Amino acid sequence: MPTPDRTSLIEIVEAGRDLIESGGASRLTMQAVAERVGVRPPSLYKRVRDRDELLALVAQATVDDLGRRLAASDGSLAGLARTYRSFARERPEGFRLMFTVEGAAESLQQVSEPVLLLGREMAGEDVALEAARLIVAWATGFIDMELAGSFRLGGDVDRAFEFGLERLDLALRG
Amino acid sequence: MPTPDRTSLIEIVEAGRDLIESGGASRLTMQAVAERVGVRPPSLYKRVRDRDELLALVAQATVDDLGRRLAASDGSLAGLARTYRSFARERPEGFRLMFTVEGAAESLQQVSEPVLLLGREMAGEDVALEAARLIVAWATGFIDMELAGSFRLGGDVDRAFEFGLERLDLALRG
DNA sequence: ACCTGAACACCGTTCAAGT
DNA sequence: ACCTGAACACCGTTCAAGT
Repeated sequence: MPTPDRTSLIEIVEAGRDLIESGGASRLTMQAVAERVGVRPPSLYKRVRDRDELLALVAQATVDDLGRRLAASDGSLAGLARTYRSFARERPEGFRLMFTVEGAAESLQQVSEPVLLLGREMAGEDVALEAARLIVAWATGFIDMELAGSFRLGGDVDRAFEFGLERLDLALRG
Repeated sequence: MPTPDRTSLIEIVEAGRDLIESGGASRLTMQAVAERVGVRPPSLYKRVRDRDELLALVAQATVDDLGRRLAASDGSLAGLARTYRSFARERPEGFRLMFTVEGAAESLQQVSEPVLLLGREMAGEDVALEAARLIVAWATGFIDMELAGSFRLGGDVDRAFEFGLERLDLALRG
């Protein structure tokens, strides 16, 4: 005698995404997720193996979102970097999770294509990959530090971002 | 009737540092720390307010270590960056904690001085801060991604690091 | 086939009682 | 003044029993 489904994997992942943005990954408890989707905690284990897998799914969904955004940008250095930064500001906790969760690294690959294209265009075939890594490392580090509140010496953080864009443009076309 | 101290804050923080390196911050439980220092969990609360404070102290100790290392380097772009990277490889979990833990951001300030000096030397007074932020953002992002296993497109990661150093040198002296 | 209550192990934290 | 056992709240997870 089957029971009608009272929730779905999509709904569970969406609840997880909301929860982490409300105060970090520690807010994502199986109990809180269950309550949000209207089910008891044990029922979640019909859809996800455990909490770690749910965190990975949340990270994956965030990567997918980011990939769509980047693909829709104009593909320029400034365009990609600003898109990346504004995405991180929208979902700061999701952004962090992408680099934290075990197993999210693979899926980040799908995001790297537009940056790799840009690296080739700017610095040439030979060092396309190295150029892409310079760009991504800078942008990721900048945003991570910005979100963590690590820029403490005053100054204009937006100006520092634009400065980075200008100089990287110089450095890669050199 | 006083009881002789059976542990100390220093010993507790050191135990915490060991524990996180053995498998991430989740390994740092009050029970595991207590066991390591030879005391029962409730006793820890005589020295630290709660687990979060202990995590902050562990991050702080890591920042102090890093500050000493950077101060002992030659102060060049390559010297600072390589010191930073090798420190992160020695204590990957401590490195991550520096940017994760609430309240570790303030203490990172003490580390920024040598980079700020370098930024001024390379790019001039006017943009010293912006230059320092470009350097730190790149190095931090690169190392973070390296530790997280985010470089998945093959290629030589060491080569990408050296490429970044060369091009940043170009970009900042430009 | 999904859902639930009950149960278990584990963790952070408090507190009264010991020395 | 520090230490402890006992206790509580909370969490992840399992499982037998329900529909």
